[in-house]
Amino acid sequence: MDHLDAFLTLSPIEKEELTKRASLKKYKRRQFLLSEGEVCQNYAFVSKGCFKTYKVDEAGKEHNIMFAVENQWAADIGSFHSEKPSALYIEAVEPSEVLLLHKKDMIYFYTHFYSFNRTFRVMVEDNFVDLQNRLIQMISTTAEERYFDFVKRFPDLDNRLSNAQIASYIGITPEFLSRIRNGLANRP
Amino acid sequence: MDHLDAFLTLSPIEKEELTKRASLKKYKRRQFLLSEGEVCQNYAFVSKGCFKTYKVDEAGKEHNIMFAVENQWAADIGSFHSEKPSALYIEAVEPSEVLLLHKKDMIYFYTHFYSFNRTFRVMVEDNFVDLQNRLIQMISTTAEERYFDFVKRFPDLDNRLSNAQIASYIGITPEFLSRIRNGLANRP
DNA sequence: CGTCTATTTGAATGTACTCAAAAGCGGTGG
DNA sequence: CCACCGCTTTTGAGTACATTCAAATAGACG
Repeated sequence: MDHLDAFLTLSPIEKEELTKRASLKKYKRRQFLLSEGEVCQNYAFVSKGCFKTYKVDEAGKEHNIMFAVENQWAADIGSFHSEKPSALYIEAVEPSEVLLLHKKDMIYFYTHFYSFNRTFRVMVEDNFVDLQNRLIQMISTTAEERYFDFVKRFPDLDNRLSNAQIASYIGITPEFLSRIRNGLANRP
Repeated sequence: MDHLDAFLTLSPIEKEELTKRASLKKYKRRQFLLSEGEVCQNYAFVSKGCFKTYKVDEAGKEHNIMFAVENQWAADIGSFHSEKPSALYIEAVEPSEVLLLHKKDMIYFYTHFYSFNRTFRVMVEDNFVDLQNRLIQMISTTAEERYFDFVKRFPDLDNRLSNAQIASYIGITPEFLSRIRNGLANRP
């Protein structure tokens, strides 16, 4: 439970409550935390490993929307709050461990602890701003700029993820990412 | 104040309170509701006209993030909640009228009316989901698909906005939008 | 009617994609 | 220990989608 400290500042009582209610779960590589069509029932706090959230388009291609590593949250916020089926998949990229906070427990915490309320509201807002920036970046920059920005923002992920995962996140093909990495020297 | 009914379901008492606190303001075409660097202090409910929210990139180009017409809200949600300077502009595209709800009044309503709380939380979440879908669309579809989707989703806006505004929203040049509109027949 | 802005069209160019094949790399089993 | 399998990355050639810049045309408004 120590990992949560990195994210939430909790009193001993709050922490005890949280420990009682959250459930630890392990995921193998490729295992799903959420599949398209399901309603997202949990916020998952990643204590070990890495998850990717992605959408599969009509052509069957995967598009990574975000990654969640240690001390970050994974959830389909839209589906969670609206209680409508998700259009997204959340899948373990590595063997991982998460703390699952079920909706009913979230409501419990929301109503009992002000700090909890605020923490999660801020998280949604931050996510919102990130998304907005990413959209603008997608519109206004080249693949190369996006990749260099990715490396700058997530140096750890650059080593940790495959070419294909990163390419999907920045919206290009793995082949083209390979060329970018090799200095675009060998451009066709 | 009648316009608000379209969006919020309010009791007579709530409506009265809202009327007392919200301030009506008119904007000329090209006038700014918010400029880059300012902290967003208001949620603006558009009762007449249309606003565009956009970001100016390093190259000086404008990128429309969203439009807000009658019965919709305009605000930089990120800046409003974080109280940090905005990176966005919100500008009247037409002569417009809005109801301004200042942050302090929002807090008043949040604490006094449950429905208000919920309404705005849902709005942020809906905005979030829309953004997510737009990002995916931007990555996975062609300019032509995006334009046709835009027309389908906002048939009114297609007539109401200039080529350049729509092009900026779907992330292409006005010239290319013109070609799309004319059936791509006269492709270079 | 003239001026200003928005739209259309053309030609050349750039960015990124597709498809295909070759090379690299990590693990597993003989 | 190395040979082979499966997967990822690299490289090449051809192509598609969209851009830039420039010029021509069309609309809107005083």
